[in-house]
Amino acid sequence: MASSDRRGPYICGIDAAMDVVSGKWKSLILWELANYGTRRFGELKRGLPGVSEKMLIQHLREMEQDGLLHREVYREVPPKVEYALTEHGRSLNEALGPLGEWGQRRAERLAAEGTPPPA
Amino acid sequence: MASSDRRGPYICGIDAAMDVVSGKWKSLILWELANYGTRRFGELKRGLPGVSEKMLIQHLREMEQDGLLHREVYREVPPKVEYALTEHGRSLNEALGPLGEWGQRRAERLAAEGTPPPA
DNA sequence: CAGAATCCGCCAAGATACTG
DNA sequence: CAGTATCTTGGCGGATTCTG
Repeated sequence: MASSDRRGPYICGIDAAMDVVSGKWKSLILWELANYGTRRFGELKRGLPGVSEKMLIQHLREMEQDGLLHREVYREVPPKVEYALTEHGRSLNEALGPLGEWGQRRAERLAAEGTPPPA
Repeated sequence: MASSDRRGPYICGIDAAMDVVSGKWKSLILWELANYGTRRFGELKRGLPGVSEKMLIQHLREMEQDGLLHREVYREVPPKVEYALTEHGRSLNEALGPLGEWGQRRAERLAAEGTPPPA
């Protein structure tokens, strides 16, 4: 278990939701699955440049336990596992929509105001 | 500087926003200021049970730098500082609305399904 | 291909004490 | 009252190696 052992008493709805999306790659996983519908482990890894296999599987497991995504295992010779959002995952992604737009505007604002990424 | 030195290249809008709200108490500070309009340091501290002064001031400073809130200092005999959301802060709070509702439903669901907070 | 297991660095966050 | 300064630590996340 990593950060998933909170499920604590929540002050308000926000941190109940944050408890589920906090984690460096979770929102990106959500975004990836929402766009592509279904993705394999390797596809996700390639789609998230810089993620380690450990963090990817860890986040995937936590999100599965949280009922956000479904994990389908195909018992074939080359192992194959597919991940897809559940209804809960899709609803979370929709709830994240306005926040994404806000962040988008913010990013554009930062770029315009002369705070370009140093590298 | 703590977590504020990212402002990196963002993959999508979500993590641009997450970069600003991530931090154990930020969403709660936002919620507190949105509800009360204006709050003093001590009021915020009392409103956020368990927060340390260090983390509170640290988060407040970062949110101020991010243009989310305004800090008004009154040079009086007992020092007095008031915090209030800026237009950006309010818009962020609005963008957080749907996520808050989602988390609210999730919390109710958890409570109903028999995952009551242990403590 | 899709993980599991292990070791480790680093930084967010906690605790404590001091100050204008 | 509203911070600041310093020390410490828990655990998130990275890198590497091994397996079904």
